[in-house]
Amino acid sequence: MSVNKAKGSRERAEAVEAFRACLSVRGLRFTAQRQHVLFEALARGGHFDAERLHEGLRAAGRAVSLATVYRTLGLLVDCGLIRQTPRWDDRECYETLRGRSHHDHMLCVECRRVIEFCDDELESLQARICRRYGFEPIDHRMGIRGLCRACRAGGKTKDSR
Amino acid sequence: MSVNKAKGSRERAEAVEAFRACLSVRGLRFTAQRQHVLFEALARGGHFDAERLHEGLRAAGRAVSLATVYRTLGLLVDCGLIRQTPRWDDRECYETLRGRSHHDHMLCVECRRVIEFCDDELESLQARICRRYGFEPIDHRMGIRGLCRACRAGGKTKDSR
DNA sequence: TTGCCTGCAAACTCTTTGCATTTCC
DNA sequence: GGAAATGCAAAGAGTTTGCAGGCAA
Repeated sequence: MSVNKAKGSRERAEAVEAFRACLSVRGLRFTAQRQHVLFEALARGGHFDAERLHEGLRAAGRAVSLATVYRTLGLLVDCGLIRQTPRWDDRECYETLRGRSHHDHMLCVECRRVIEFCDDELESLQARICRRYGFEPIDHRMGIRGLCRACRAGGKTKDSR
Repeated sequence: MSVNKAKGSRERAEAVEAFRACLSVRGLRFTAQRQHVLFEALARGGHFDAERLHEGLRAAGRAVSLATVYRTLGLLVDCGLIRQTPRWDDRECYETLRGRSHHDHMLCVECRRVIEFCDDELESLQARICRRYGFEPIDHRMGIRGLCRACRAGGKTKDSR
């Protein structure tokens, strides 16, 4: 736990630095609220949406208004610290990047869990497909919906939803 | 034009048949409004959203309320006549299927045009990735954002948005 | 002090729903 | 005749925005 904490601290420090730099270039300020949103996003690490992050902040006693959460998420995306993930549902979802390489997602329709995966072949295949169409890729999103291992084992005869 | 029209007629007839059958199995009715929505969806062929389809119907003098459009789109998805495409923006998008095999999308961030592509390697790669994770795929969505050939040629020094 | 930031609430967009009425079988 | 479908309008979700006051630089 203390090791993770130490690791988290360094990560946070780096993220703060990047965020602060990105903001300052634009003449924007690094405020307490923006830091709270950043930290909460990092703490979640994986995937989250605005509402969930907002609740997390509130629970941690670092309440930030929902409006500011939205505004800050936009800034974090612009600064490349988080990115939007594919939308399966009706809300915008985000994930932290913190230096992780590109990856894609599998969504279990049963337990709603998101499994991340990374595949080099997929990356090179994308490049090949784009070349074929004269298309210059900026980014891509691959999302696979289905049943995860646990849910397949748990509910064999499942056909609901 | 007359050839396309004839071809369109047969396609429509088949789609009507499929829709009618699917509805009847559920004890639902094939109404004029539902037919209008179906035809308008087929006429658009490619990608559309509820609002656009609604406008098209209105322009064609076959006005159907937006609520009914939404309700009918749900039915068409259930019946497998259309499907949702990846959401890049903030609204649900659909496309007709009419027997076309699975395919994926490239979205030009400049002209907002959608290019469809189909790649067998991608399909088999998905299967392989899923097997690796014990994941049972239902469907997938691959979306590539970038610049299409035309926009690359048109605005070489483009860096906006 | 200056002007960016925040919180609040209201506005906005897209989608769904309740209800009275109409339509189909 | 009775269930199902429609249109309307209102409600809902998620997200954005205007504004008055607050706060960092």
